[in-house]
Amino acid sequence: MATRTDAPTRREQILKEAARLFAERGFHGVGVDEIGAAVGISGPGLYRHFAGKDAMLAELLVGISEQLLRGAKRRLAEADGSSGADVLDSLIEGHIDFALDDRPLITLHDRELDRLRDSDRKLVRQLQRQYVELWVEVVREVYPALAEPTARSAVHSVFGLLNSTPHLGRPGSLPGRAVTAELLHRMARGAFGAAGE
Amino acid sequence: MATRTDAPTRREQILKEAARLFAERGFHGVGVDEIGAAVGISGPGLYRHFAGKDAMLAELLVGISEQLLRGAKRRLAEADGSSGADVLDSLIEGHIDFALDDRPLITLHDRELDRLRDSDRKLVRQLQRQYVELWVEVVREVYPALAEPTARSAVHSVFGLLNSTPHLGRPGSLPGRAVTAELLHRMARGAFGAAGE
DNA sequence: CAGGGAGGTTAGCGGTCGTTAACCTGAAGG
DNA sequence: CCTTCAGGTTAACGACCGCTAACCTCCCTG
Repeated sequence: MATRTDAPTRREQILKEAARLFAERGFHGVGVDEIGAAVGISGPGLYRHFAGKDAMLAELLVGISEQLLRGAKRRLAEADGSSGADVLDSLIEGHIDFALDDRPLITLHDRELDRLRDSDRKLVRQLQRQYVELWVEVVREVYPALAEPTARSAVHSVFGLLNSTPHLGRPGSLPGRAVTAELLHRMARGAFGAAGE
Repeated sequence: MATRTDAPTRREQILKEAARLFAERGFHGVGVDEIGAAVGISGPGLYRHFAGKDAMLAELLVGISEQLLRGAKRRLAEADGSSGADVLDSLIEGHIDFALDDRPLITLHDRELDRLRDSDRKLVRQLQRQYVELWVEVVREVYPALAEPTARSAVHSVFGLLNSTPHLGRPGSLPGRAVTAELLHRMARGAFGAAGE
């Protein structure tokens, strides 16, 4: 898969702006006219690209969940043979990249899940669960003392830590992306270590 | 201040149910009729107790912020003379109690702030900021190597970790409140330690 | 150069929601 | 016993919102 160099399609523009607006004001707090205005067209014009407002949210949430899971699986495959600790580091790094680069999506991911149609919600939940279980396995390999429910709680808590990036102030006020990423990484490792000792 | 033993007032019932519903489906996703139904009256009946739907959210968010800050100040005063590490432990313990006992409020706290009137939002932001700064001071006392912006980021991240309780499954599926509290506490300390080393 | 589809537009419908108005009722107090 | 008032009720209004209908306008293509 080649790196994208083409201009973003209209669909992609819409999804990006919708994600930003949903994250800022909540799904029900944003009107289709606003989403349209954000990409320079009017509300009903969106229906040339999406079946409805719900469909935009569904595509966003399914997309995030798939992307996270795919990335984690890839890292797991690439790091095959490495130590468990290295694999865990790789997972943490991937999640941090996502949290820092797609902050609106991180916000949506755990906030608007209940606004989905039943089938979509089930799909997203399943993808999320797979992602969590993948982490749980790696964590338990590194910290064998952890029982499975404890490991799962620890994983959810570290997600909470890593997903705190939207609260760290506007992107400009951060001490620099690399520094922030490194801080989050150290803290995540420290949290797991304290859980598993 | 005596411990409450009286039955909850109607106002308190309403606030509690509104908090639960807002946390479940978002402020815009809940109608006044639903809130009324949750306490056994009909929608417009709520207006005998609150000026409007906004007023309920405002009272909830201001109340949480005040409660958090008041509790932290009390713990700081009570632990005067103790080591910094003990004070930090006390702060962590207080936040965990809140996160475990008032999960809907934790959810609202960082999710629906933007739905407030300007003046209310400023008030809540100010209270939140005071709470954070109080933590930052204690954290920097325990970990002097931490620069202030780094310490603030670390505090926000630990809040993310502690506030992950709503994602840990329904109250019944947790490994037990005390066990969960202890796990969260250890992880928070571990995260701060890793940030400040 | 016809024509057809992609991608817009505005007008408007139907439903929902917050809020108000008008009315009712039961219990407390003089 | 009459009044008052807290705390309800139902009806209805006005605004908003998601979505559809109907129409327009390029641009590509045979």
